[in-house]
Amino acid sequence: MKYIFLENKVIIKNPENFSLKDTFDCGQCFRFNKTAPGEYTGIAFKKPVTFKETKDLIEIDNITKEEFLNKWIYFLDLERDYNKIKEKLIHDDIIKKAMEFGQGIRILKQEFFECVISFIISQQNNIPKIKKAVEGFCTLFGEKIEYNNKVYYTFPDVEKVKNIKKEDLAPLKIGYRDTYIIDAINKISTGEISYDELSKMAYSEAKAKLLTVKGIGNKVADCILLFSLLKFDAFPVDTWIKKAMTSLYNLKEKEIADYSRINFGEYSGFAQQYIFYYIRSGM
DNA sequence: CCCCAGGTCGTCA
DNA sequence: TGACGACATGGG
Repeated sequence: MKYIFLENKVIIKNPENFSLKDTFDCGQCFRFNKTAPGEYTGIAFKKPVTFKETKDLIEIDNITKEEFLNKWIYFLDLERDYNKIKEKLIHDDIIKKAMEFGQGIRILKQEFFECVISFIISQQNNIPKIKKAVEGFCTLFGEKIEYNNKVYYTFPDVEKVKNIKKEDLAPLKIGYRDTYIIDAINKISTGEISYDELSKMAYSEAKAKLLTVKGIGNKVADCILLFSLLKFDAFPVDTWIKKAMTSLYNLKEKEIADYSRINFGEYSGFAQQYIFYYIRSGM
């Protein structure tokens, strides 16, 4: 892929294995939304950004060359060779079809604190409500930013919310998850859980650490490990993946973890996201 | 009033 | 370890 840098704008020429729809609609992130045909808008790194896709290019608006090279290129996982991943993952027709369906998925490297809070909220919840609650969290505690005559709110730093109480979360209507979020904020703000530490650990060690947070269980931990720490041996198993693996692969629930580890190995996270997106589409 | 949603916790065997 | 109900909230 080739990058062209303009005034507050970046153009990606001939994007390969990268499409806006697949990447932003595959369910991995909650703050990027379709705003027009071929256009998605969202916030990361405290900046609202608009992506526009046409035949042979993707344009990113409100972004400098430095921001792109220092942050967004990693956020979008643009430097990874997805052709190689897809070659490694083809051992059956199911994953093959799933990869064709979601050919433009890139696994986003999401900001750690945001990822933790978002996926704690996501448990036993549905996607519209998750998005609403995450936006509400930002509206309550983030910074207001205007962009294209619209108002956006950043995802707050942990410092900004380290003293909040669960009553402060009441407007979000997230029920029992409030105490989970408070515990996560406490452990992250004190440094007991830190991105830098986790990123140096192997998958299982980092997972054990994340599981010490109340409200982070097996599945949420795997989502954080995959979508923020890029630990690709993670294979988050939720209701959709259970549905896919039992119906498409004829597995019992208990067999899913072993199956992914043995068959998808270090590419499990990619496989999971292709399968998740595929089964959710109705196929 | 039922069931479900990108699950997790506490409890009991 | 493993099964199982409870847990907030809102929508179908």
